Amino acid sequence: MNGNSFYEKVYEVVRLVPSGRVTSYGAIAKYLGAARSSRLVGWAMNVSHQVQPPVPAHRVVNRVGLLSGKAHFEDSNAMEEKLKSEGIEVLNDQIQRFQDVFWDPEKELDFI
DNA sequence: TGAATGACTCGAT
DNA sequence: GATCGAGCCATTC
Repeated sequence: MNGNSFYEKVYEVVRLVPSGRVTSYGAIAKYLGAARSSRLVGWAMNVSHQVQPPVPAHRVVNRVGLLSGKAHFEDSNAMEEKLKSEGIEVLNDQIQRFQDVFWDPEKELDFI
């Protein structure tokens, strides 16, 4: 596993997500040129716990704004609490106003 | 070496 | 409009 792998890029993009915003696995994958490898982003997040600096994985959700990865956090409520503390409305593991807080790397970073 | 798994996504019914 | 199934690709056993 080299440091400049696909994973490192994923972490870098996730760290770019501003507070109060969230992005999706697919958006990250697409930004990295692997639109059909959204599952790999999930795997990257799985390993992100032992990566430094820490990756704000709580800002990454699936395409519908559901906290699909909350079970992988130390506490199941940690993800929701962190999002709420950043001003994101979360109800039933579902992000409210998802389109409003959604952060698209390609769009925000003015890529392409 | 082959088969199974996964924090996803898209298209079809 | 909601639900079901198949596809994708790296990692693990």
